[in-house]
Amino acid sequence: MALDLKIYNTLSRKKEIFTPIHQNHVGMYVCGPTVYGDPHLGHARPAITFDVVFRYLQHLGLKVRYVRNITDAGHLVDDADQGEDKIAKKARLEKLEPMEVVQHYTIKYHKAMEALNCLAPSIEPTATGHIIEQIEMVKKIVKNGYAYEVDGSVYLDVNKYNEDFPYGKLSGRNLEDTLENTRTLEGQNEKKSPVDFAIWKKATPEHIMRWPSPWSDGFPGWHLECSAMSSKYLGHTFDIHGGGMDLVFPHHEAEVAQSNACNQCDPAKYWMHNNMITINGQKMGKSLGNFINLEEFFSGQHELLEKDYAPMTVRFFILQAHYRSPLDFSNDALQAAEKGLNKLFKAQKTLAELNPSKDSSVEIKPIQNDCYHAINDDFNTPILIAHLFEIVRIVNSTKAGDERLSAEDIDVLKHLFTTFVNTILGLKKEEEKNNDLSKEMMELILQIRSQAKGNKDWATADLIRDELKKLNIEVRDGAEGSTWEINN
RNA sequence: GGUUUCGUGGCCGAGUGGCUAGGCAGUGGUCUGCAAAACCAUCUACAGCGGUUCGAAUCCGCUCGAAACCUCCA
Repeated sequence: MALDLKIYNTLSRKKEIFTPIHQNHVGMYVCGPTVYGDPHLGHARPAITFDVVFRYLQHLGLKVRYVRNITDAGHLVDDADQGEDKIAKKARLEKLEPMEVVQHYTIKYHKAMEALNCLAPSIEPTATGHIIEQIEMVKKIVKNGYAYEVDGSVYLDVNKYNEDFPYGKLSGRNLEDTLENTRTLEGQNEKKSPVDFAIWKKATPEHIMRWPSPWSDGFPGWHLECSAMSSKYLGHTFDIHGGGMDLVFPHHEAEVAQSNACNQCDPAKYWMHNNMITINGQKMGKSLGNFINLEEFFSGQHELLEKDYAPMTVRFFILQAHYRSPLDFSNDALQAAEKGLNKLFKAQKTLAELNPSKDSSVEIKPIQNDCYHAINDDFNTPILIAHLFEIVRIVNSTKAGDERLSAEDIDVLKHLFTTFVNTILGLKKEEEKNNDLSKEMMELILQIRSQAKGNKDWATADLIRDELKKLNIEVRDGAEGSTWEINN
């Protein structure tokens, strides 16, 4: 099956034509959140990026199995010398009832994703639900001779592995450089080499989350869950592996090593990595303490936020940048996105009410091709959006009488809008809250105003308009009477 | 220090050898009782210095600046 879709593959550092391994089927694995904190803007980016990938592949008629994990084990490491801040307290609470914390933040994550209109993945496996699979994988890697046990912990022997497989091919490192630049950390003297990484770790007495294994009561290594779960649900080699750029090394590099050490093949054919969201030019992240929760965005309750931003504004803001470019947060940018999105939605409404002409004064076909060309070029959503604004201009010009559109072309544009804006980009207009009664009341008010206008009673007409404006209801006088709209 | 990436107009953000990206903001106009919206027109650019080329924001080199990774992180 020949697709026109090109995807930038981190493995080759090039755009490649996308060809599914199995005809008409696509397996996609994306690294999900570690559920020990509120979902923030940084989580929104990969979720939205790969949501668009998921949506577009489905639009192309492919059957996609989209797996996104929930990491609920492996992050309970002690940090020495922590102060009595909220985060430290929260960490202590996690230790008391880890699954309670997991449940709490998993629900919050799901709620935020739903608000952002991200489709649920096909499968959402958890690390704790796949301990057996992970132990089996460790066994196999040990049996294949690429791992060794020291005092109940099992480490992947990177030097041994590197004799048979190139270690570092995903992140573009070679082993010598990595060796030179790996910092020596406390508690790593068990390892043969600093580049080795744990695939099973013996639990210290205070470590609550632990499982029995042939080596010790312990827990799986940080990188193993993704390898175990992706191969279980998608096979030894699947089509697309996604995640944030910060995961390329060591996380994804380790996954490549684990898969090869276990199954003698790479886990994925195409590796896609989204760039980071920055705040004042710096990565937005938990460790830096400069992140803004999604809930805070939606409510406007954060010192850095000038106002609240609707989930769709956040989504559009993210889609206006290419997923491989860094994106800097600012109120100005968010507000620009908000206005732009509004314009897009307004045009969609205008399009639905357009009066067709006998023929069209503009050609529609090229725009349709441009839209597909943009999304096919490594999911270039900013270019796609630029083309959609070209349609906005045509629609508004037609409404203003400067262009003409045939009924047929109007239908094409309607379909184009629905396909790209709603289905592929996943942008949906917030439900209008007003009910039939308030609609009828509005009609009545506008009727009275229209009468006042007929009598040239501008004072009354303006009073009605100004007072409604205070209620965030905007009245616009057009050639064919007045329209109204609720602004949020 | 090593690896990688990047520096675009007032702001955000595409493009990557010759052709207007787009959004937001600004200015002038059309429309309107006045507005708003919309439309038309229009102003601010490719970090700096060299080189390659008929031609460079785009390729190469250097300088300056920034970021990510190298340690859990989307």
